[in-house]
Amino acid sequence: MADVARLAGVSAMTVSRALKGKGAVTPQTQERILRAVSDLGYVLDKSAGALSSKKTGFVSVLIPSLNNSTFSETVQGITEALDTEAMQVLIGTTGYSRAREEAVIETMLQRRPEGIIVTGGTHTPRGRTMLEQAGIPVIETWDLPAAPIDHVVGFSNAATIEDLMARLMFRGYRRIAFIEGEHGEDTRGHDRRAGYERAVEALGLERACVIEVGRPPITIEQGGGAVVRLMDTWPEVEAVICVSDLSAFGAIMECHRRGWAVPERLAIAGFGDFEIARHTWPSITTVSVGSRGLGRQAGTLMLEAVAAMRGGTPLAPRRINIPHTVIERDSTASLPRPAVAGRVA
Amino acid sequence: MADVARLAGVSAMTVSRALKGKGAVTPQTQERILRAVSDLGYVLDKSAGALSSKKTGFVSVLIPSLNNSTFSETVQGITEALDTEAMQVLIGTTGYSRAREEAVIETMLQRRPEGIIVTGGTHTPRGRTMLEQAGIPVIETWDLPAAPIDHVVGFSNAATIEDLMARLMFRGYRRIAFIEGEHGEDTRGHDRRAGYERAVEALGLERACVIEVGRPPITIEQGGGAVVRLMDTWPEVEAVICVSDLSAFGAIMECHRRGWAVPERLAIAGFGDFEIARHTWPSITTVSVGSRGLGRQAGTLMLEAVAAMRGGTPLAPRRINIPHTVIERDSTASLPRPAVAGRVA
DNA sequence: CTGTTAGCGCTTTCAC
DNA sequence: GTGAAAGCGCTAACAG
Repeated sequence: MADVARLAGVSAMTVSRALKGKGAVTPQTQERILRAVSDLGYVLDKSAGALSSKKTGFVSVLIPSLNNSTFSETVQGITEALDTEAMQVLIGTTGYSRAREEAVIETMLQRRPEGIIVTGGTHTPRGRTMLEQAGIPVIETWDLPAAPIDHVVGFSNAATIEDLMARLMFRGYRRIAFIEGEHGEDTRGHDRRAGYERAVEALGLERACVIEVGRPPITIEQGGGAVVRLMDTWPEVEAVICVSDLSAFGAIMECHRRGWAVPERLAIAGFGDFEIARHTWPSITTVSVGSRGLGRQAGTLMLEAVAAMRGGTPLAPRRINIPHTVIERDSTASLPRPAVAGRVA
Repeated sequence: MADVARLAGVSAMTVSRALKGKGAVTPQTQERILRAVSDLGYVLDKSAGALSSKKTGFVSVLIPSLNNSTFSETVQGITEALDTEAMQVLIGTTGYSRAREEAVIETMLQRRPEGIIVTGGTHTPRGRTMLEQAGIPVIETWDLPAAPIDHVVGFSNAATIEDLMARLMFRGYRRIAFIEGEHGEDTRGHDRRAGYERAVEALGLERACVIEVGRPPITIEQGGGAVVRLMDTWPEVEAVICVSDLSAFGAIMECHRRGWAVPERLAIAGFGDFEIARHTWPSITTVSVGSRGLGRQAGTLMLEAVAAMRGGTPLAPRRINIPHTVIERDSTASLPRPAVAGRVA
């Protein structure tokens, strides 16, 4: 920067001001400086600037995985919101593991983000402490924790499945199963299952039929395997809810392969409203939480919180409840059919 | 850090050394310092460290989009490789636009990454210049540019489609179409089309039938729409290659909906070997470039290049050609069938 | 509108 | 093994 200043015949400070835009510099000086910059191929060092101004200009976002279109849609929503203020997003992935999350939180904090957005409301004690003491706005998403760290932009995973169950009942299904992953680490999956079990009870259904596959993320393939096990174990089942659209998709493809008509022989629903769900044949009934919009809201809130923080007054904790929508599609259509007993092959 | 030093009764320098591990400090001192650190809830500021050591400890990765499982797999591969040296990855998305790419390159460079990995080998002139003059290792991936900036870890998009065409011919298909996006900005899509056209000529096929949909990224839905247009325009077509597995998937689902048997009425192939391709019914023939492995190789190379750079000697430009594999699945199975003319509905 | 001075939090370098 | 001094590249704060 000193070089640029020399070439333009001004002080470094003026160069700094010119580069920030804001028009705090004479147009001619500005122009002279910009020419010097491009002649020298100079690129501003923002991290040095951050050190002195204490504004790093970025926010960290922690998600379980990149290979899951819902989370990347949330990230995209966040990015869209933050782009408007030239705030950058630093993505970290936790692989659905709380321990990994703790490690990633630490690494992130070492780079001094101005805010941090995490997925879910359950963390290791140390992870939670680090977040609390970081002195920056924290947003927990994709969940509605009872005791949030700071802000929340989320929804109740249990409630989404309860509503989905109610719709399935309404469509005439009574024997409804649930396919999920181990829920040691994945609280969101666990909550969905809790919602399922509550619904079974509340709606007076016969019994809860749960097929557990491996550790999250549950793959397409596991969805296919699970549906086979399901039909083996409880052949009388009429419908099944999968923890995510991906596993629902796998289940449907496996049904095609085996000649089990969907939804006639087995109705299948998913979760998340992935792009794929809309286009699969038959199209997949699912629950939408508007991942992208959720991200955008989180991003907007973060912008506000960061601005407040820079102004010296932290924003009071906010709790934004994102509404969910059950999207009924062909995979759970209620069809004219014989009595339940007759349908069991 | 000064606080920690005071509490532990040492100098800041010793704290710095203790925190770096390397055992350059007496075990007792080390322990005292670590306790002070945790008592104070102190978190090291790496960006300050970076300023003074000139090692920022991260690498930028530019990809067209997060919502595309192949690119995120590449990112995952890169991350896996870099994790071994505690190097972080900063992801930037360019939205398949060269202008966006230029902007993202600039923002990234302002944070002083120690290396940068970009997708594709075509950039704006200014973008290219910035990359050349950044003084850090650059890796171009997913392509095999004739005049690379620095290192390359890629493959020929044209060659992949040529090989796929050859396999389709071998399976008995002669009237083969191609579904792609506008290729104003997306050179990789363009190269694949070029490969298609070369193959049409080389294999002595009747004519090139190309359906163009909108701007990349091509969605599942567009794949469905395109296949309908295709059948309208050239009903005699026997097989079609889609620019990506996603559009191939959309095409297949649309065929199911319309009762067009795949592959009997129309064989369909994709590109990229997405997870979905393996599990769709019928499973989708595709070309694999091992996105994850490609990422891992790029990451490993970057590690080497960064180490060389830190050592003062830039690594001589390397060119790694990733082999591709045509994976033949059910969507292009060669089936006993009547003569070509008879198959056209 | 522009310049000067000081210092952000750490690590390099050189002594001890 | 540990410490002191200097400085990384920039911007805040104040002065002019």
